Amino acid sequence: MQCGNKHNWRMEILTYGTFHTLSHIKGKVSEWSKEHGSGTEPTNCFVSFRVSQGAWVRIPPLSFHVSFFMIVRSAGRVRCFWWSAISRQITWQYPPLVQFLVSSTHEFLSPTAAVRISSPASISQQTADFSSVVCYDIFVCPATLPAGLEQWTDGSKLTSLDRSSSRGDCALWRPRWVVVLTSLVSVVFVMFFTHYCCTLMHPHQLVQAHPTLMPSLCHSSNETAPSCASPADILTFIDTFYSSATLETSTRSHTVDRRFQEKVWSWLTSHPEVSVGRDRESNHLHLNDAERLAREADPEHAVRVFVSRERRWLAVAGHEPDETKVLPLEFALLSIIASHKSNGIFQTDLVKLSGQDKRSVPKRTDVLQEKGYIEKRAIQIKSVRTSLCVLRRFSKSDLSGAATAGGQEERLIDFRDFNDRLFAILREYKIIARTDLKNALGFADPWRWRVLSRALRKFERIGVLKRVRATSQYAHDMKKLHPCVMLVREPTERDYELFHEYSQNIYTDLEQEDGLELEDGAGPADATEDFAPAGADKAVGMVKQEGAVEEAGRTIPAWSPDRIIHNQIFDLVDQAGTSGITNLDILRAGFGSFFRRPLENTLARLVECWQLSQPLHLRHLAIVRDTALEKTITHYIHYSTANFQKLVDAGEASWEAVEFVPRNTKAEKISVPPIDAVPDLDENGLPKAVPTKELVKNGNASLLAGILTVNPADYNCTGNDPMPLRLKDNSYGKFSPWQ
DNA sequence: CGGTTGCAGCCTTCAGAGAG
DNA sequence: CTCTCTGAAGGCTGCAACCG
Repeated sequence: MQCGNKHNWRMEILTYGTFHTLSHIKGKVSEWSKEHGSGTEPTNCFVSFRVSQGAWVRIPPLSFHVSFFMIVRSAGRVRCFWWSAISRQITWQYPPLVQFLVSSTHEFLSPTAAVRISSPASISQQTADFSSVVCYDIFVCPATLPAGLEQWTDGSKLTSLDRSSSRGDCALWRPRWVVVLTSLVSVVFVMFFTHYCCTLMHPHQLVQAHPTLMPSLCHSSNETAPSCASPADILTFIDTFYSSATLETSTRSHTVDRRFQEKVWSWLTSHPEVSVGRDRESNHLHLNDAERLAREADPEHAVRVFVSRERRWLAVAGHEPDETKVLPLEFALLSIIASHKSNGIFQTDLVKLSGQDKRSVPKRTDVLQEKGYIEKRAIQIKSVRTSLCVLRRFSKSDLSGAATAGGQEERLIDFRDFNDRLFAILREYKIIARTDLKNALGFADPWRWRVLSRALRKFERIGVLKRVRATSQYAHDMKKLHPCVMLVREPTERDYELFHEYSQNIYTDLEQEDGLELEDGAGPADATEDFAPAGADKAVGMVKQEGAVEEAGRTIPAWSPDRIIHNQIFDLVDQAGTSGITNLDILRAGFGSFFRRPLENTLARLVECWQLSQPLHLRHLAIVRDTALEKTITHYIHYSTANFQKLVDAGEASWEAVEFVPRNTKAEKISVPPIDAVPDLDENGLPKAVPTKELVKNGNASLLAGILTVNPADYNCTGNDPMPLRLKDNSYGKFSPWQ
């Protein structure tokens, strides 16, 4: 890399080590111009940026020809971005922003070749980190001005100064050409153009850079011949692009007349990667001729515009062709998705258009999303829960485009938007009546209400919110409880993922509650009441500390047929910690109300004499029952011994309160180990006193002896099972299936 | 020969519509 | 309200082709 040529722009002087304000750089440029005189052309140049502590970035001369650079300092972090049209490399430290910048170059097709960043709001939507970025609006670089150009896109007339600058004068930093608004502290936005910039882009570079035309070109609506477009299609693309650009920027408009269309056509056809007809055989055609041929020829031989494979990859995937990054079938899907631009495409339609196997398409779109090429958003249209796939470059926050395009906005729910609104409401109210929530979301109709109900239940299972019943703030005297939704905690990304993905655990029992939810107030809490005739118990167990809120949602019982019930009970009690757990809570959390009597019976046996229920060395697995008073109603609270010990240590409980007291003469005869009994253990932690008389051969038996004693009828030995080998002396030796 | 990829069959789940 | 049917999505699995 050469440098040091006296004609070079010593940009590095400007930027080494520190960041400069625009006025500072202007001053430096002015000094340089005085020293060297304007009009001198740099032969080599490079720029070094110090982008962060100890990191230098050097831009090779070639890729610097038409580039823009910017340094953004935001939230204490500094990043550098640059984009080079000639090397067609987008290099970034922060992909979304650069992607955004490139897709925001709406005016690349304009003769004035302005690069524009539309609004700070768009930036913050794209990059959360850059929410404080307020840099905008325009930097303009005069092209080798097209002949006949009389005015700029904003309607102002060209001046002689404009014309002279376009011939190479360094008018770059005039306010006319560079308008950069910087906020005072949060950002320094600096753009550098070399003198080469003043010669601006060759038309083909403009076309390359165009965010809309290339995908449009790459995917015409002609399904029989994808990746090509008719001349009429091209004109449609141009019209569409400029009409949408006008909508977005009401302050400026651009006249797309025939002359302009012809100009774009000439740019296109001179682009080396655009082929009109096969092998560029018709690139020489004027727009009029191409249109005439397209009209006259039969459909199979009509003039069509193709782009190269490389160009398609760049437009669609954003990088050079690389089938290790995007597999061929994935690229086919990506191409279709890209052709639908910001509207996106429903996955169901994607299956039809691609012709690929319906079971393979979801997997591929998932992969594409993982790789960052597309955005896949869960939506519900009519009865179908599916996904909307949008090329990442075109993704935006609202679905209005897709909804309108589909003409089914009344039957489309975007779950991301829905979740945002739902949690915004819950954050505001913390607890809200289900009917109010329904109205706030505008989900009054049965279909949406059903969707909302399911979503609430899903989120409840995830643990983000809770369905409860609460008294109204306007009815202090009336104790009527209303079904409500309460925010438990802020949802995380993982929670949203769980919400979107299918999960057996989450969906279990959802169907049991379907239908019940649709009638307000007929929730599962009412069902619980049916099984809990002892109203006293229910009140104790369900009232929360707020006093006015009851649990209304249903907890999935943790019962598993593969686990011993006593172990499950202990786990539930132990998990309750030092707060303890009541009969009813164990029932709800573990088994379901149908198991009430058996559970209470089992619990009573476990705790009646907890000092005996476990042998001394396993006493940490015992359950202690304490008695509590709620108003005038007594109820049991259970703790694991370890947790109860913590309470004792904290002076909040005493062992004497739970000590076993014999109530009858029979019980008096049992020898109960005292509370502070210490087990007599050997070095392995096993009790020294082994009750030998219950064991086979007094506890000194082989595995085989044990098996033979049990003699399981359904145990079949396989070749992989260890086998005891009977030795000659009738003892047993090492096992081996093959010996 | 093992890993990767694409495809197809079979299955379950979800959600809505419609009949009884 | 319940049941059945339908369409869509997607998980699991096995098979075949391809490649290094």
